[in-house]
Amino acid sequence: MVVKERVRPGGRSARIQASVHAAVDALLEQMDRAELTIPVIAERAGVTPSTIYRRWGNLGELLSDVAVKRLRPAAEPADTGTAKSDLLAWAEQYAEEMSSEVGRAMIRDVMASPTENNAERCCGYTYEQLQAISDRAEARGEAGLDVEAVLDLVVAPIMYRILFLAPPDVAHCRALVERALPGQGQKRGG
Amino acid sequence: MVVKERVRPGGRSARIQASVHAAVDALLEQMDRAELTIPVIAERAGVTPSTIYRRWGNLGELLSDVAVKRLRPAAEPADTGTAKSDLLAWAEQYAEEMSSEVGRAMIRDVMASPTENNAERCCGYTYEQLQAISDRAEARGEAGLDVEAVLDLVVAPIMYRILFLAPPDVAHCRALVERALPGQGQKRGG
DNA sequence: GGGATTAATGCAAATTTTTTGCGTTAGTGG
DNA sequence: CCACTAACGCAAAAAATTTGCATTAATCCC
Repeated sequence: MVVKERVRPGGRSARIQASVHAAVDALLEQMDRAELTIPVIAERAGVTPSTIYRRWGNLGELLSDVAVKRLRPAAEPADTGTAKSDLLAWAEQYAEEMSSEVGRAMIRDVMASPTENNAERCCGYTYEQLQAISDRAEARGEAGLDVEAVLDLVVAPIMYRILFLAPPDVAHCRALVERALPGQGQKRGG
Repeated sequence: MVVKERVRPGGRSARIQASVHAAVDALLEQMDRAELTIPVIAERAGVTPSTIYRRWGNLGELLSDVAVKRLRPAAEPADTGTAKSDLLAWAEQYAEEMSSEVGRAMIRDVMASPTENNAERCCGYTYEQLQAISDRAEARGEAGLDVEAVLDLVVAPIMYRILFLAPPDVAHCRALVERALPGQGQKRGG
């Protein structure tokens, strides 16, 4: 079931993995995920179902893999001038992306697999993004971020509310950031 | 798929639902959840598989229902004297229960169903527990809790770390509570 | 490079799960 | 007590999953 660091990751395996992932991506835009099955994916990918069963085990593991791949951030966090405004911009975008139906579905998929550590990888991406904001702040001469604290104070509440309560609005994101970085970098470092 | 508030909730339906739930509870202690299937549950419950398929749709929905039922707190939060120590005791127990393998599995199950709002219900239980601590505090003459703030500052970080990072230890729970209720009710209200 | 080795795939049969049509049972309302 | 109908049981059909074996193609070693 371990897809990464396979024993024989050469050409064919990688090609099939890419083909299957692409098939899932394409099919998720055409049909409801309730009617997405492994035979359907296999046909679209030009692969035998048994190949998918042997490599991923079941649909959940496959969707988990696809989701964690899609959750990887494409770019660095936007540079808005200060650590606080960077964090605010990042948090707002993060909340919006994760609140969407596809976002929630991806989170569910990532967490669905008990064996894989996809959830940890997903959090790792977040950690890297926050670290990037912190590093950039220090390069400017600002104070860096306590990334662990930001996880607790900003990221965790956003995720919790999306999953268990209701998607946080922009005002709430702002309040979370304000609590994490009280009175810091207000328009111009006071 | 809507199990609650059915059109005809009388004797038989309730009996079958209880039987199926009991079967799932019993089987989860005997076998790994990977080998738990609807036909197995049906046989144990003395019911036809098609009945389960028609009422719950699939295994995920059924497990979600069972999990949210098991996640309902059995008792009031312990009364330890002050709101802060109550909250700390509650948070430690919550973290420990949810960190366990069965706890994590239940959370996954609850979140797995896209249609049901089991996750919201689960959070509702937490809200009630926190509200009970708050009410008791006010009855004592203490200040009550800002439950929303506690959700953000204590519950959300615990859940986030369990799901995406690593289970929080007792010290971290204490730090979260300290951040939520700074310098309040320290052994004797200063 | 070239051949031996073997992980990974394709194929098809066997198994298991899921769906579906229809008769029966048992709550529900009059 | 009777009519009505939601929910169930049963069995056949359809679909998905597993599994054994032959084939393909990376990887390793020379």
